[in-house]
Amino acid sequence: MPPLHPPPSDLSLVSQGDKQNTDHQDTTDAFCLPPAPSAPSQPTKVMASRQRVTSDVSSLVKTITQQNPQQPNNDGRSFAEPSSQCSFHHATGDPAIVQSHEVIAIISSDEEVEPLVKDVSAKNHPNLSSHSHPAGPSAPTAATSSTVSTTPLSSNQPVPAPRPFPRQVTWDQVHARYENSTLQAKHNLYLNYIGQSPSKRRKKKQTPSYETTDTESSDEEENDEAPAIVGSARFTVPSASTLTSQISGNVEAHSVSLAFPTDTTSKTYYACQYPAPLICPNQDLVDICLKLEHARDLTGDSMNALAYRKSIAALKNYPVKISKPQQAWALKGIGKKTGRIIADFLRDGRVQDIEMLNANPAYTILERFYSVHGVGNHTAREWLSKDYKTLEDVVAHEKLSADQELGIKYYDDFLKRIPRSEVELLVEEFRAGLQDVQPDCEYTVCGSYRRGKPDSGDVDIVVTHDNAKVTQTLLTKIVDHFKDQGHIVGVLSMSSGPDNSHVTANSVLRNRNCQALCVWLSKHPDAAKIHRRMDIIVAPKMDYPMAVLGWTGSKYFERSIRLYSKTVLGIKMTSHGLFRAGKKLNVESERHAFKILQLNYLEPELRNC
DNA sequence: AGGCTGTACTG
DNA sequence: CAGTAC
DNA sequence: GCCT
DNA sequence: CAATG
DNA sequence: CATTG
Repeated sequence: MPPLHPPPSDLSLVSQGDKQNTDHQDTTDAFCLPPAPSAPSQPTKVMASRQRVTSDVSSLVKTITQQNPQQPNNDGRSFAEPSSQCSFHHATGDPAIVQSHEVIAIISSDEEVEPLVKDVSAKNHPNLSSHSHPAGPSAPTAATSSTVSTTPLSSNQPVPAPRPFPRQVTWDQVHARYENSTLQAKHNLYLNYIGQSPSKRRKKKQTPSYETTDTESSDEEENDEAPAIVGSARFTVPSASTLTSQISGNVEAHSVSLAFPTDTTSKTYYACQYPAPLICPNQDLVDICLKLEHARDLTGDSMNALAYRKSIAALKNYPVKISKPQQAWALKGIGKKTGRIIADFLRDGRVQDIEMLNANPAYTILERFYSVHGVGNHTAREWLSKDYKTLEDVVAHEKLSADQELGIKYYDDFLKRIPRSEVELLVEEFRAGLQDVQPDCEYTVCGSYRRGKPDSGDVDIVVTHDNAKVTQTLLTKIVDHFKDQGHIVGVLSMSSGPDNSHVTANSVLRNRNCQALCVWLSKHPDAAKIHRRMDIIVAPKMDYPMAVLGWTGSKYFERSIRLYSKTVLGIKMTSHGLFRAGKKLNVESERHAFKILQLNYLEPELRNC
């Protein structure tokens, strides 16, 4: 099972057949294309294969995950050894930010949760726990299939329970959080206090007094009141001067005091309601989930990836360091799987899932393909299934789309992060050129730069101008200008301009803002001679606030706030505006948008969920 | 069981 | 329309 | 994968 | 969550 | 009140 032998070759497009047998073979299968369960044949048609792909993958993933559990923990453990240095904490970089972000916790939760754990590990169902943890060294080999026999104590267990949980922390331990209701109640209290209400509890009634007070009637316009406020915490944000784009001009908070909306009856919570700092106290756990999320993206299981993203959001919203598994388990968005992974990590500092990924050559290859601009998980898996190992292989045999060509041409450059200082330098070049093209423009550097990241993968600039006529043609002018200047050396994709509209009369409504995804080369002497991704967006003045909000991210923040907007308020949110019943709402500013949405304003630096 | 953001460009 | 990107 |  | 046991 | 879909 370790890696090697099974190069993906055998399970190319055609080889579907019996996944059942093969699958248990190794996880690399998960990354390969389709063991099409049903229709084998025709590798020929691209299209045909495509359709099959998605469905197959999901099923594949499913089967794999199912069988995974069946494997006893031991073996996974053993082969994980090679990559002992389990590299979870990749460089978070930028100490400045790390240290500056500090959380003033409201409660010291540790003690309260404490005792519960000990009891659990010590006594509960010794058989399971014992066999799981220390087993690693002793039970290396592949006895896996015969799980039952190996562990005498648990022998009774397997029969009725079809799938024992594979990882180190046993299901019994998971259940432990439900024992000792006293402690649990305290913990819930704590969660309540900071706004993470512990789902369960009463479902109906429970009309807290505060709910009735202000709310409801005044829901429209002003009334910045979000739901009732029960608790609050303070996040100290990285120093304003450094993180705030001078250009965009706004923002200055050093320390933001945030009130958390806390309605214990509300069924869902949305990440957009809570501050999510760049670096959080549980960054190590976040990094683990990030890796898993990425892995799910590669296999095309986007909803799965989303779940991990939700876990990340939950962790980021949690203001104190997690030292006990039940702290994590109690969070919404962290369930069985993620909870166990976290428990594993807390217990012995490593996670089997991660180490399996790291040891999996297919994963590495897939990641290489996937990181080419224009190559998504679908194409990446297809290439992998064709046994390509390197980009050279791909170039030799595949015909690429225009943006993929560029993506490969600048592959190395695009992978390099852009430090803030260089972003500012590029933006200055842009500003100067923009001035020539069109004076009196306004613009904001969005993206991760605006959210305060120490470095960015690209530069996002949203431009506007008071005159709608101007914005209509501005993008083309800008791009042409910088092409002439030699700054833009390639265009990955670009809005077709204001023309189109060959369709019906509604053309007026359409085609609001335009985008150009470009390759930018700085001519500044100080700049590294690295090609950078620069996204230029032009929006009419009316849409500007929403465009800025929409292009600032993070990606999950956008998903969250749009979902919230839709399901809670019935408002459709896009980067062109807010729409209620098809009518566009007037939005004056970013803050105004938050207000309309009845959300506490979050500085861009706190939208890093 | 059903849902998970919403839009735009490319081929 | 599927795939990719933001 | 997780929540409702 | 709603529906079911 | 727990399990199920």
